[in-house]
Amino acid sequence: MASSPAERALDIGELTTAIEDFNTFFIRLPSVRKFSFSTLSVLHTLDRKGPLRLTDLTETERLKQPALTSLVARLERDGLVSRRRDPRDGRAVLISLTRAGRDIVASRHAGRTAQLARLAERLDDRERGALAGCAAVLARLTETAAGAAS
Amino acid sequence: MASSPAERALDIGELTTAIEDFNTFFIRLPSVRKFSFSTLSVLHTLDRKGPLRLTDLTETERLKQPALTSLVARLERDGLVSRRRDPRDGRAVLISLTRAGRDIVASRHAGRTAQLARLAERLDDRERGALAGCAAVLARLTETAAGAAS
DNA sequence: CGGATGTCAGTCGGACTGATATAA
DNA sequence: CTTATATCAGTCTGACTGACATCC
Repeated sequence: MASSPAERALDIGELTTAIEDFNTFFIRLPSVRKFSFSTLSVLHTLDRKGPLRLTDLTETERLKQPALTSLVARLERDGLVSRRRDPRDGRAVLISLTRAGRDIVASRHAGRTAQLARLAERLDDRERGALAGCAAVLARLTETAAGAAS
Repeated sequence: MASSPAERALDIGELTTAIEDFNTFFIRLPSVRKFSFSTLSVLHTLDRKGPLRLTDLTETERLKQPALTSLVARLERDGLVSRRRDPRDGRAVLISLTRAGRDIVASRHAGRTAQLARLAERLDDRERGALAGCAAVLARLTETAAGAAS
């Protein structure tokens, strides 16, 4: 059982450090155009969670309503999102990604994937096996976190 | 072989997505004091890589020299870093974390660890085993990335 | 002198607080 | 009327470019 996934004890502090350090290069992909952290985060959120209202974004992003109003206005001006009134609530606005907005998220995803693929080439089979398990368990953690938040 | 770590094929795109989504909650820990992304990144870098010069920081951070001059000045004013001339090079300045600076990094690390520990409680043994393997392999990837950068 | 390191000056985007219009 | 949603107005932090002082 030398390759059992339980061969190492789970040290959460060590895992936290590993992810923190991993993120120092994973996050900082050179953007082709110069988008701010806030901008990219909003685009990512819209890509994953579909059309959202401004108030929905104030919960996931760390920005207040006025900042989102102006950020979304800039994104709309640049053709990355579209806005329409919520048919169910005349006060609210539904914001969605346009094709161009989705392309930016997809392109950054592709960049990260390429970067990871290049790095993964240097791992041995056993390490690649462990990495394959990571995706599923990280997704489970994310799911759990989302459930706990509500 | 149901618990073999190689039971799933390694899908890099899926892994990238998993990490991207995981980071949406992992990164955005509520800061006690309101530190910017740049500030926290500089503190983290100094914590990991010891005393550095401003030019070293321009390579790891995504800021230009003048922005770092003023950021470091603010950090020094707030007692989070200290500056001294490089004895080997009269032009350069060596920046190190103070005790208070290290405490902030440690406290955020502790917060993330607590958050992950709480989430990991809800996993089953098999998932926790996979998670234990993640730390080592992510650390290997980081190491590989650092080597490739030079 | 030429190249590297850091700082100063001036400008500007982008986030905050507080106040306001409109719809539920 | 009160609450929720979004926006407007004004202020201020913090990053950029360009110029500059200092040391190798």
